[in-house]
Amino acid sequence: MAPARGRPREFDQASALDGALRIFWMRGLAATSVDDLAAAMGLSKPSLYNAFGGKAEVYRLALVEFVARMHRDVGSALASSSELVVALNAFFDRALAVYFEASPARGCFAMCTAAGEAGVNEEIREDLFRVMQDVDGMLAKRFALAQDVGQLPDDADVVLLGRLTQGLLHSVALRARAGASRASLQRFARGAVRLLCAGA
Amino acid sequence: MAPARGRPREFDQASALDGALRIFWMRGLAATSVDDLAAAMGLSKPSLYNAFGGKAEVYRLALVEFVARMHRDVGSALASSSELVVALNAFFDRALAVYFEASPARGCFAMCTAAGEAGVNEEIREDLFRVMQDVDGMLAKRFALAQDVGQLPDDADVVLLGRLTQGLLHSVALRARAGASRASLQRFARGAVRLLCAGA
DNA sequence: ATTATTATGTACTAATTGGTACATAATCAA
DNA sequence: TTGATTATGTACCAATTAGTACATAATAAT
Repeated sequence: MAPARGRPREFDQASALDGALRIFWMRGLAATSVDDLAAAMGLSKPSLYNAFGGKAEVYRLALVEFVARMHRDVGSALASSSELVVALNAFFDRALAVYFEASPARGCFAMCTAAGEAGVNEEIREDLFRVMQDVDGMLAKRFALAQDVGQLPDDADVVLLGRLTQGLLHSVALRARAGASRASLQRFARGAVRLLCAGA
Repeated sequence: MAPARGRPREFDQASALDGALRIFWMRGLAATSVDDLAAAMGLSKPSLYNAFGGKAEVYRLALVEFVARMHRDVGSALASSSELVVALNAFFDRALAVYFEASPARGCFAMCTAAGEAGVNEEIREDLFRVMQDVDGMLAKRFALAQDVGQLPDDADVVLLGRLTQGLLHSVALRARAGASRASLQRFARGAVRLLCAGA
């Protein structure tokens, strides 16, 4: 590692980012002041600027953190069963658990807060685009695997199925933040997964 | 009508709301200052407060305006053909035209900006929820119509199909704002519609 | 020990923010 | 004409905002 020159940092990077994620997830980037952000991260404003550069930079790091966490969680759910339907149901169960972690439900951090910022912040727009590509790829791979094992017709369009599945995830994320009940969204996901796995 | 007491308003309500919608669509509620909003609406700040109450109230009115406009547009697209596939394709074509109206593409005003605000503004959250219910209903009705005409199996779940179709719309809206190309989203929609109309 | 380097805390600033007081203007009702 | 009512524009305010200067503290290298 780096030998750590100068005075060492007194705050914990991980928990600071976690605090940033928490406040940004609720309020979004624009509605969060630097003062509130620093407080939520447990550090002073000068430390924030020194260590991260500014509010927008912290936001993007929080997004990276969220995506990494999500990728780990739902990725392992996708691999939790060789049966496509079971794996997809686990995938959505895991996502729902995250979306309903707090009250009121916050939905998906990326889709519900970054989409708004994407209107004025090009970097966040590109971040968001890459996240979607990543998820599309992950899901297409899972569908391709199912196809290899004969759980899907050979002429099924696994890329399209992947995109549609992420579409379902987008919808669940938005509906959760809009106040839909967790039960109704689980039913929605279950029904949709059934259709996706049946449809060629 | 009301006989119009007192000094008449000098601004046009419709064009003022249109200006508000334009700036909110790009920047969202939190990132738009009252000064910028008033300028975009073509009226002074005191007039804004007098006529509308405040920034959040204007935002909610802009949302109502957007939804009404959208409902008219995509609603007529849904009724444009007795053939389900054709009607749904027209539905998404119309939505895409709106999402890509400006550059960079703004996606759906409701989904891309109101979802973020829904984290802190309960009224907007409820507005958003009602919008989704409305669209779910509109689409379920269209699927039920197709079912009546024998274009869908009798045991097809038209409510689920409606929700899934709105889910597809959510995804297209978010992806447009994230920078996906219009062509790729049209292909996505076409492929998904094909699956939706085939799947029982 | 001294120095270079990096982090922290206090305290500040200049700019922007949301919101309003007040004088004035334009209409309707009498 | 007079008065009630509603809209407008100027100008302002108090509070919040983003961002930083500066003194100090804690480490590593010398």
